[in-house]
Amino acid sequence: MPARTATLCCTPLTEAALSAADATEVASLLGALADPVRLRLLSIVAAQGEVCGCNLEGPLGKSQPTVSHHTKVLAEAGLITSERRGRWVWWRPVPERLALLRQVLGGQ
Amino acid sequence: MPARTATLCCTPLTEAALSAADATEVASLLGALADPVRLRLLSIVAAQGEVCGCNLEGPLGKSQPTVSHHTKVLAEAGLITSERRGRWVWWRPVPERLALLRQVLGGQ
DNA sequence: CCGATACATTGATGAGCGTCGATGAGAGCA
DNA sequence: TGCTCTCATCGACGCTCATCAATGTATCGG
Repeated sequence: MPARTATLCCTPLTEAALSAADATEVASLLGALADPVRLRLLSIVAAQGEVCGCNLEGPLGKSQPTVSHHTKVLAEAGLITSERRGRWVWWRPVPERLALLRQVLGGQ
Repeated sequence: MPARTATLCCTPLTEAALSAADATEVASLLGALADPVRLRLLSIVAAQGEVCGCNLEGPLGKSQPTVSHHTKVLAEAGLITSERRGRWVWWRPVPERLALLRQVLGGQ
């Protein structure tokens, strides 16, 4: 859960050409979202506000290792955060991270 | 240039869980952007407003077939449009497409 | 026509990724 | 201490994708 230092760049890509470095950083963030399973995972977590990992396998229809893999990718991208409670891991969204993406994509 | 029927879904993924079908559609759109070269390509086109294809190879530092490949991917995603003028192909951004993405990502 | 230029397509190659079974690491309970 | 449950990691498989050389297609100038 290395929170990804991630100041991210960012002038919107509609205003000026991205540098190669910025483009790589933004691309990796977008890549974390460019997967149907991870999009549904994030939407479930964001809609609920807080979700136990044990309640993800079912809705996603994926194996436990696969779900664990996707949560890891989203967490490393800074889009969700984890908190351990006993045997369970609870996941919460990081709205600022999505807002940052919208800004890069030309948000005002 | 099959303009991608693409009404796209879209309730923001922060409000309700995405369906599998919607997630796949959004993921493919995000996938078109989740590449450093395509991000820079789009940023160049968006910043200029209109760019000749012959002026892309240089700034991107990629071979002609590679650039052609990326423009095709972005065009099929509906993010840019092409117009032929003599021997040249001019590329223009499709801002509504980016706006749609921002909306799915939780834009107001 | 003929050569040159801009772009698209093809085919091949190498890297990366999604998936899952098997296994490991921790936490709780009896 | 054992057993169970949740989650993370590992290893392997199959598929997709980015890249480029070679080739094809279309346009313009002479």
